[in-house]
Amino acid sequence: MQERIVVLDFETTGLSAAGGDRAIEVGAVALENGKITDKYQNLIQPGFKVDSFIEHYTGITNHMLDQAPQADEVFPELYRFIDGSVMVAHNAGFDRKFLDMELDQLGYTRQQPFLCSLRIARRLYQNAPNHKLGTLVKYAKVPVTGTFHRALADAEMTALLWLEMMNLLRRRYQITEIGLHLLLQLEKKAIKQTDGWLRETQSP
DNA sequence: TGCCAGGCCCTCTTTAGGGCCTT
Repeated sequence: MQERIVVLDFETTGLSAAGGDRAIEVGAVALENGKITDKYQNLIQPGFKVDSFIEHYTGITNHMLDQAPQADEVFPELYRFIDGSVMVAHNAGFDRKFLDMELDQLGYTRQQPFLCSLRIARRLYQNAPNHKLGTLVKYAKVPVTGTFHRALADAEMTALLWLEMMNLLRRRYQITEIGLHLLLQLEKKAIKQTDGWLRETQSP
């Protein structure tokens, strides 16, 4: 893809943006011409204490969050970082909701499309044991760049997995032009029909 | 009172149910 892509990952206080959960850390990685060209990371003070499960799951403690900047400092920066980029996240529906909710509270609106590395991975790695990020990193032999369940490390590994999947489309299916339209079609394709469809789609 | 996420995807399906993924 020619476009700038930003791979995004949030750590949050829980699973439900609509139910009052908030982002506590953001990691974002910019991809241009198949390479990582920029990174953004910040902790975010949620305005309440996170429970012990989240402290253990992420390694982000209440003490760390007490000293973190608030959403109205972080999200305008993030908005500028993602401006004009196609978004990617692993299980994109999750991160998209938190991003849109936090931006909306500050009067910003996201315009750009959001692609899901989980949906693409389910179609390209049909024999993987499962499609969790950690499993796919191992399965696709992507380098581990940090601690899982920290936002920047997860965003970086998702970005490297994304590049590996784009390489797979080129290698396995000889698709040279991987544009937004193709990826949106791929996401919507039934999993079992994907392989045949991609073989028919390969560039002449 | 009792519940507590939600959307995708498969299948023993579509008048439904349950597993997967994200924190």
